[in-house]
Amino acid sequence: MEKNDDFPLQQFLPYLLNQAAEESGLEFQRVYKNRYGMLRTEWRVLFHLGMYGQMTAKDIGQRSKMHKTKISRAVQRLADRRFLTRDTDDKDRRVEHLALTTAGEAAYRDLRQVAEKYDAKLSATLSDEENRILRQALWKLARMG
Amino acid sequence: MEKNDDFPLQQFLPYLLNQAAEESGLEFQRVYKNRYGMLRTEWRVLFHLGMYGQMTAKDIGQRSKMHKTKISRAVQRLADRRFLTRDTDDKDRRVEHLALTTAGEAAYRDLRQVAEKYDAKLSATLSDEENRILRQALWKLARMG
DNA sequence: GGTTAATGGTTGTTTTTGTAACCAACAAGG
DNA sequence: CCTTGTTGGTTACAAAAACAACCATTAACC
Repeated sequence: MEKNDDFPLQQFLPYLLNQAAEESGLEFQRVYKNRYGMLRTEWRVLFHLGMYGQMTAKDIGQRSKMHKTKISRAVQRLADRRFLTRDTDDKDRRVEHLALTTAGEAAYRDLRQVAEKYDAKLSATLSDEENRILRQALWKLARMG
Repeated sequence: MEKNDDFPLQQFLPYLLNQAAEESGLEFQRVYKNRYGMLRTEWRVLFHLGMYGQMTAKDIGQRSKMHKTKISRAVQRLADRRFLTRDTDDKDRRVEHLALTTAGEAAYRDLRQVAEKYDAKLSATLSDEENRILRQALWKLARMG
């Protein structure tokens, strides 16, 4: 531990982003995990359905950019625990319409509230300018692909 | 897909951060994976040793906040492929001093260069202000724990 | 010195993820 | 209709991460 020929790993965006994402995700994770036994993919699916109402797995995929296998498995687990129902489309029997159950709605409202509070808490550690620019920059990076 | 009672998932920081991190990590990942068969944990260890010279696994853990089992396994794999050497401390035989081999140094320099270029590329999609504020805000978030 | 605790690191086992192959339903063209 | 190609979604298997228990060594304290 001596040389440090000064590559700023701390400034390398993918690294920094990962650290920030990991750190900032932890507290929220504890909630959806401990309170509902959910995985990251699962709260995301839950939120999509909670926000947009009935959707198909494909719709969720397009909005979230999650891979379809992740969605498939998240949907399965959520259905097993009765957080959502799957309803085969009449015209196209490949398609399933997903919708939250009452329990699913309740979990969504609860977690959404937690998310809002938590987001506010994170935002509070930053200035208004930082908040604005940060989100804007992240948004650009997120859809850089 | 109808209601959208307006929770801004797209603005929820942990979500946004994850998407940006995932997206921005992909291209660099392809390089260290295809070129050296490395995992995320492995390039990180490699970079720490490349930047700071000889370190112990514990040192790396403190700097990177990676869990010790991840480091242990990354070190093993890097040692297997002769990217680093492990040298037991004389005074405390629990401790191992890790250092890059010539091949490790070469891989480090190569990947570091890729990282720099890639970072520049990412930065180029953002304004100066965005770059500055983004990194500053991420840094704050990363060490919020 | 001997016992107990702490430390640096490793290993085993279980969860999650990634990748690709797969299936059933539908669509298009002849 | 029949063949070929797509599409929505699932499954099987390999790769990776998480968690906890574990070893060996050193430190602390009586």
